[in-house]
Amino acid sequence: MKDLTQNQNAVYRHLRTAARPQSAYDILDGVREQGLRAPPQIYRALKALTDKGLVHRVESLNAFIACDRKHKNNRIVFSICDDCGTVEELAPVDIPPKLKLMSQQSGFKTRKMVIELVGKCSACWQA
Amino acid sequence: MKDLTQNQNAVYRHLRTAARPQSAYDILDGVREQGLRAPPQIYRALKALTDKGLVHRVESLNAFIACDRKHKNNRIVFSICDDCGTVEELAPVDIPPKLKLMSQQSGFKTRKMVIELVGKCSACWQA
DNA sequence: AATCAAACTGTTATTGTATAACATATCATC
DNA sequence: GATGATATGTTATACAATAACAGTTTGATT
Repeated sequence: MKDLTQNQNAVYRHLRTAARPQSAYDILDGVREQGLRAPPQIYRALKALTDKGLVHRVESLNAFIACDRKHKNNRIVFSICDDCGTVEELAPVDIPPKLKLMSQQSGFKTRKMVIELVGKCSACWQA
Repeated sequence: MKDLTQNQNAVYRHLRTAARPQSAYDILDGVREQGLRAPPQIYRALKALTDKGLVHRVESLNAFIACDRKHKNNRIVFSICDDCGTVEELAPVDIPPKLKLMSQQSGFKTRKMVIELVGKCSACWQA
């Protein structure tokens, strides 16, 4: 792809083709055939990819997903289905004004904001 | 306290007196003297406490903090300092309208929303 | 070209986080 | 007292992440 090492490429391709968020060990299993054998190789690739914004970590799941969008900002929003584990990345939103005010008053400097909506996707609550 | 088992009480008291978020194993160390010896005891107590809303899990840190507030809703907001690890719970905010619309359009039913602001607390960026 | 430092890669071993599975006990209700 | 539901304790294991070191490649500098 664009300026990635071999290992990063392998991990990125695996994530892009995966239907669901992948744990580091899921990824490891998925790229064994490309010659990656140990966790540090996966975690190093994931770090590089998340730094580039090509991959996001889903905190609630200890898992990772590929990202299509170009983020000018770091305001990531996920919806996470309790039942089936599907994660969608929604468009970034601004920090809510009330929240912005509160954090400013406490002197906090926000570098990034992560929003995770947990609930049921349409497929699951209709079933 | 209020309707808690002995183990839940021990864990809750530990969290309320802790200055920082505590990992499950931090808690285990802190309540050994009360007779708790194994991780499942801690995790079971934590599950009960989070279900009651007395404790929150900080997803970015794999750690837990006690909660004073009464939440009518499940719209938790944390600020997390990169440097010193301090976590503040800010007042709950509504789901941003743009976001609400987006998730509704995709048919997603939100049960709870977690917002984690990551950055630097006033003490740390002034230093 | 030879040298050296910096960055990248691979490997082993270990630490940290969480749960499965089973045993034992407690308590209410019939 | 038998039964079932809930709570508790214990062992062992699975899953997640990183430390520490060795070897390699790269690229700048002499």
